[in-house]
Amino acid sequence: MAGTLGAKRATLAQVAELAGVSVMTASYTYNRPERVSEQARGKVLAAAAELGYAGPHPSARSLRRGSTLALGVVLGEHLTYAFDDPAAVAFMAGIAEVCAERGFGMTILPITGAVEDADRIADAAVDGFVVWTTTDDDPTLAAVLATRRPAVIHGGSRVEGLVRVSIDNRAAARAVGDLAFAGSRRPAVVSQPVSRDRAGTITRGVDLADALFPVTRDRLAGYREAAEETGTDWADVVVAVCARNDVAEAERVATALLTSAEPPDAIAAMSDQQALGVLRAAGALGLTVPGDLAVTGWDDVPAAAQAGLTTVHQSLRDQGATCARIALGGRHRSRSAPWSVVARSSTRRT
Amino acid sequence: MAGTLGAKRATLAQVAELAGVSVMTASYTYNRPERVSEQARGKVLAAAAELGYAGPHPSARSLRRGSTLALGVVLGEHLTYAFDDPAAVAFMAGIAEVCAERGFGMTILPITGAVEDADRIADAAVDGFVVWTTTDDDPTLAAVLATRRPAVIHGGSRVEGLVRVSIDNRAAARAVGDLAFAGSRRPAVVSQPVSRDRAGTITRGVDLADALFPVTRDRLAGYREAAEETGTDWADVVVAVCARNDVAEAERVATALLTSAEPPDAIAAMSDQQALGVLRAAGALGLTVPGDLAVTGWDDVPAAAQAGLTTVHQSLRDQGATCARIALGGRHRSRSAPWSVVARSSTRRT
DNA sequence: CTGTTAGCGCTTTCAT
DNA sequence: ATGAAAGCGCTAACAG
Repeated sequence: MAGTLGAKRATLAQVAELAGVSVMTASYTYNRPERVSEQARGKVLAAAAELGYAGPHPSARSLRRGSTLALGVVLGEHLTYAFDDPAAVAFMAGIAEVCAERGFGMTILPITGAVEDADRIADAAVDGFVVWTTTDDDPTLAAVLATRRPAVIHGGSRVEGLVRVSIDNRAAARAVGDLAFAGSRRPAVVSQPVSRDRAGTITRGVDLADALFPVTRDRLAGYREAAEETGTDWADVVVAVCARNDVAEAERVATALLTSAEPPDAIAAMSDQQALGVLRAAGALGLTVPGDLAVTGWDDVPAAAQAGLTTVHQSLRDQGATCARIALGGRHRSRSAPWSVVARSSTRRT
Repeated sequence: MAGTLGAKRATLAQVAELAGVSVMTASYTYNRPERVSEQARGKVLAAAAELGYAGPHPSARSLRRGSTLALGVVLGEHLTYAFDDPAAVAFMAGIAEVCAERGFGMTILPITGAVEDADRIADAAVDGFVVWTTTDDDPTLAAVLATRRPAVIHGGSRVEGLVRVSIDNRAAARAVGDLAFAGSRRPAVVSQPVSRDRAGTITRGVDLADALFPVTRDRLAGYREAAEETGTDWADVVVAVCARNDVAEAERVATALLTSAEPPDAIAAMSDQQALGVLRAAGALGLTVPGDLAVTGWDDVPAAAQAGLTTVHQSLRDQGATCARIALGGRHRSRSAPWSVVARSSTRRT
């Protein structure tokens, strides 16, 4: 329960008293054992054992020390997302790697969408933050910024004062879009949310200026270029916006698209999860891939290779590690991360 | 970097001074806004803005408050394991769910195997701990216990003073082993580590008393019963111990087993990851499943269903949630979690 | 090697 | 509605 840390712990002063030494000797016993005589050390440890002293109080210590030895991780989405989404998991693993290497803990902060989220960020005992993709106007960003602690944002927004680590989403979308839409006459996009409220819609020629989610915006811009390259007007390209990044929703949306009056013959998705949902929908409808439908994903998670999915490869793990290193290490430059397109069997040969 | 939190932050006292109010008024402005006049509030906020005051210092606050609003998670393994292993991920997701619900952060502590691990556990600013499977003698357990904070251990060890959440591993192993070994004449086991150093060995009739890892020990005991049920002497059952819980190593080990002079016709593994490796090995050798080889896994991760793997189903997610609830909520009873055997196509019909 | 002094930054009394 | 005092538990900085 919440109060346990402060409950009836013995204090260093009590230990010192019982041991018959000064508080500092007791403190040294824990922090600088070499500066304490064998004898004093023994007395302190004995006293500690007798009182059930659990060691220096962590909060008191970090107050004194001025650092917490923990890195905060903020997911724009609900907390469990971190573990449910494979791309997020890879990103987290990269952060974890760096934290482990430096002896830092990694504190995942609970984001629920409620107003208190900001308070929790402010109150988190961490030395810096890594923030995972959000909208430009995410309240979370303001909260992180307000802490004035070093912070790195992944992917999304360009925020004054926050270092940013990301791939060039527009260029990558353009590149994978070229494959997705090659020889297509009716290209479509299955998109991640464009803004906080505009989910679950199917429209044509989405206005890019409307897209609050920068990652989505950049990718749409790339897909647009790719579509126009094939001679299709962006105003004719159907964009289906999913609320969540999961297989099931994408499958539903894709089924709707593919059974409509003018079914697309190519779908560029924004995640492998979504693309897998599209493939499933196509399979259920008896469509051949890439014959009837070309499909592309994003991230190159392990399942993408198994499914023969053409996709954008990026190492979210490396990006996570980079974010953590910057947040902990005080570098100050934003970095553009590497990416590549992996052509597999879900797209038409060009 | 480590020192940033304590760097040159403005303090509440400075803000109060600049605002021309007492420190308490400034404090109330942040914690009990309703007790402060509109005017005072305005002055404080203005002063804060001018000084770039980032809000109350988290460590100072939790020192005062006596709680940190964070739950510590200790993985007996290397930190990144938490994100690399699907079973661990499910477990973590359950913890995350409960933390989010209560507004707690979740701090994953870096375990590297070095001696400092214990210090980091002691020094972690968390109100309680959840520990993920280890050996009985894991130094990590002693460190957690020494903090005297509420702690829950998952799966493995029975430790005096730590609440334990687990399924009945012996019973479950017995049940799935019955399926694995049905009609088998040469049953074998692909095992997780038996003890800290005994990895990568292939032996017959492992002495259960040797097994320091309680989860492994219990499962071996169950498999033993199942093997003996079919009339096979435990001393004849080959047990291959893998160092790591991954597909690749299991595949290697299984290949060795299956190409030996007396290849097994049934393999009970200790995780789905391992079982998938075994299936891969069988496939590569042109063996039919379950005709030539019956295989069972453990955990029932999503990939198990896809592979038609007979396995033990348990909800690691629920178990994670239960652990977190106990660690945060002060319940005191160990709990036996539910499990079931899911019969699929990788075992012979009985 | 050991001890004294002086806070780290904040908030809980208990006044006013 | 506001404030003064006291101290949460610990350790850096200096003596001795």
